[in-house]
Amino acid sequence: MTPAQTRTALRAAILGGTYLPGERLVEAQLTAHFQTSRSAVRAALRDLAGEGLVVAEPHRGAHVRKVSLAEAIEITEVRMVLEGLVASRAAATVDDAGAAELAEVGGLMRAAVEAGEFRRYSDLNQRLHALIRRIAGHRTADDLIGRLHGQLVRHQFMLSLLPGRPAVSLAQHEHVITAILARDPAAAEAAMRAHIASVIDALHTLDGTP
Amino acid sequence: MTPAQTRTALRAAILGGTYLPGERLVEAQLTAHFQTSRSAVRAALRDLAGEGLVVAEPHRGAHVRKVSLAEAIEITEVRMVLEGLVASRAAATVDDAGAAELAEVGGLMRAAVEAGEFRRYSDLNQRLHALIRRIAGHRTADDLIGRLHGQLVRHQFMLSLLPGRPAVSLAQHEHVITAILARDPAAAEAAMRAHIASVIDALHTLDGTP
DNA sequence: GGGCGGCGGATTGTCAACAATCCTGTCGAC
DNA sequence: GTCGACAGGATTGTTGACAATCCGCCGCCC
Repeated sequence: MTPAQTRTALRAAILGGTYLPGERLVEAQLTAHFQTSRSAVRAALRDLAGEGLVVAEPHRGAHVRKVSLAEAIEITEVRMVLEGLVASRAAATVDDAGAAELAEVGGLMRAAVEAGEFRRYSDLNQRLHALIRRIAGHRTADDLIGRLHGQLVRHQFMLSLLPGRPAVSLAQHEHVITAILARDPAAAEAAMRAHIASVIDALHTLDGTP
Repeated sequence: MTPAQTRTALRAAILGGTYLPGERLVEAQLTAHFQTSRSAVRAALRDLAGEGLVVAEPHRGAHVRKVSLAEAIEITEVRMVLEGLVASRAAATVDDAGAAELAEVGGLMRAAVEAGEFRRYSDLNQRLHALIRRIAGHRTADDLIGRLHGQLVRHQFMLSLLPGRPAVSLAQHEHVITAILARDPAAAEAAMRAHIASVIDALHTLDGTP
């Protein structure tokens, strides 16, 4: 297994929950688990530390980063402005094919909510955000959003369990889609920010001081 | 020299212009230059690749990342929304001591422009942005801004040479300061975004298609 | 009984030699 | 003269052994 594959596999393992936040990542264990070399493991750990998925302290080893609620809120705030930027750019550059796909995803989301298929709605949610990022073609923002998203997998999971979220977020998503279809960058950014702001509000309610 | 020191030194060398964009970074050379071990150099290169300062291709070595104008614009767009977020948070959380320091820096900037001390103005510019980030206390945004800033040192340098910039940016900076002192987050964000948007405009004028 | 010092295992950090890969320049064939 | 194969050197990637560090545990002293 090459170092790049090791990094990918380790990242997938962390994101997939094989290694839980706070869990120690011992080089020897990982070497055995992934059937690779220790140097590859060390390189992978170093890379993932740069991505914020792992924290490594000298002579004390690495462990899966534990993101506090306050950090999760910070990260989501940053995601809010980044996705706002991306939505704005998408509205400015969307072509007819992209517009058609946006409309399609919007319809599917509404259908999923009305049918009560929350899991499907969650998948469509990811597809929508990915589609908007693809339309925007903003590599720099895209990379950062992906990186931040990875740091949040744990909290993302908690959020999706909050009851009633799909209903409120559907309307917000439709606002975003409408604004992009209208080629209105300012409205698209505002709608996307409002959407993610409501996620931040939901995060605050998980706090001791809502 | 420890690996952490090596990383710091290599980063400083790249940011300081010792190694120019596109220049190859040969492990053996760096090892000799920094009087350290090859493993430390390799670790440093890997870290800086994660920061976006270096690009490393397997079996083909590492070189200083060359940021195209289009990428510089993307990066600055992201910086615009991030600094906007930070300015907003600063306006929401600034205390009296921070307000006093903001006012002081604002006064110094005006004085520097009126005296034609552009180098001093540039230093104060950095100090102002750093101060705002300190007041906001937003670690996530702060780290990303720092990282993006590093990728732009070359272009930043070009921009500072554009004639007439200090005069126009002074007014924008004062708007930002005024909004933060007024504890008006929305106004602070808008002012900061307007400021950096004008930098983006300046970047566009460097393009073949202004 | 509590705190201090040090021992031992586990783990990470370092190093040097070796292997694999890539690039360059040269030679030969057509 | 140009194209392709091929060797040589330079450079990166990998490995295994060794050194340094940290942590928990035990015994000792007060």
